[in-house]
Amino acid sequence: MRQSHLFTKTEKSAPKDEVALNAQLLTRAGYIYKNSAGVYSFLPLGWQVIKNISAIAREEMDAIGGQEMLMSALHDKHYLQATGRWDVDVVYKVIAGDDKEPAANISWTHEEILAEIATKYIHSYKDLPFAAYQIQTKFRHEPRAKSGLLRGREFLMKDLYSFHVSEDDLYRYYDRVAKAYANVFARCGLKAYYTLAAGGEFTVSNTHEFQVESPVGEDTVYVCTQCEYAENKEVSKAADGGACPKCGGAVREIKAVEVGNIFPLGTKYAKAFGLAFTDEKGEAHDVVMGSYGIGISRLMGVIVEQYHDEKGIAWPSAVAPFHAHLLGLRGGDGDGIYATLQKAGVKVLYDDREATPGEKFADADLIGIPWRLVTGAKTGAGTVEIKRRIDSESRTVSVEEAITLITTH
RNA sequence: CGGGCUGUAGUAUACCGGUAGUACGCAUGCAUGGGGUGCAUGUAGACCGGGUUCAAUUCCCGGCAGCCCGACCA
Repeated sequence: MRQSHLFTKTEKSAPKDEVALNAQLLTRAGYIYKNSAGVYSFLPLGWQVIKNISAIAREEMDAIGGQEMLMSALHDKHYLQATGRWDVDVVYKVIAGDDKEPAANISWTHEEILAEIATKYIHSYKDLPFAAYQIQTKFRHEPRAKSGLLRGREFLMKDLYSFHVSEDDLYRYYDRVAKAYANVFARCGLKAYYTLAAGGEFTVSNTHEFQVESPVGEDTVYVCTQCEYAENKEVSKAADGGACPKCGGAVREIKAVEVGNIFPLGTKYAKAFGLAFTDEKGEAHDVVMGSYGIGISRLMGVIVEQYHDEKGIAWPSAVAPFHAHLLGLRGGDGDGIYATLQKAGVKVLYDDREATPGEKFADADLIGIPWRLVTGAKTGAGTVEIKRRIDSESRTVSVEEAITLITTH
């Protein structure tokens, strides 16, 4: 893409109403726009990142048999009334026209919706198990939206729901989802702790969260320095500096951001909607459900919190909006190299703007595309200066060599 | 939802009870051309409502909005 065609621009100063680093950098670089507290629009660059994260989530969900779908966002009140969740305080209720009372709510989660849908198709043990997911906007009236993309009132979520004949079968799938989730976070460049936690509104039993260590995190988690033990402070009996209950190693207290969670739901939702199946002996049973969520837009914020320096963002290549940022300086062959890169299939942002070199360098650092290519009076024909965003030294190579570097790293 | 802070050009900010200044941006021109380049000219502003006052952007009250701390957070 030609940068001169990008309708967004970068800003030198951070908006005064954003303190969170992820919101400051993403706003300055033109990835997001804040429409109101906790509500952001994703601009062209930001949407590219969202699509990349979504693609990773899709691949991993498909790999464990998840069937992608898209559920409604407007929910008649009978759904939440069926499970006693109509009066949960973060639900946005909708009043239509001259109505006095809300008769619907906008989507905050979809257990009820999919449970009801499943009643039409699931009748036999032969129909189970199955799992379906979507990537969709969730609305939750957070009393206090904060930290940029980390706690919003409107956000993108990948939510997966699974349906089983038994608790045993549910837990087998639960473990598969946990592995798939670990893959998603690893591919996004994040180290996520698989953390035992309390379930809150969704379930009575304990659940698991994926927690990424960060000073801006809202959760306190105890992790073992030697094994994989991790527990949320809300359920843990461990203590900072104490012994790990699993291996005896030292336990460390960390601040962390929850990027995903998985819940065994039991039969609560199946009972509410009459979702049952007949087993081999002809006996009826309630379907056992699980639900699993990843905050796609929150993930974008967390990645920025982890991958940045004083000059701007430094995206991991798996989620970067482009792989290469070509800066066309005077005396170089910007148009020619841009065409060559495109032909080679390199996702490239080409800075063809009438701007000073300093401005282009500063913008490249702020936007944070993994590879920076420069063509100008100092580079000879068929060569470019190449540098990774995370490196400080550049070198000059042939365009072909640059393409090889970009496509293999 | 409790507590605190803040609302001034597009952005970031300054001053002031007598109608506002700077920087960046944007526009035009000239110069410049490897780390937000220089000069000139131009452009553009007091959140809303009420009160006090001869006079309010400034002080007071209310609203709205934003941020921070706490509570909450499926």
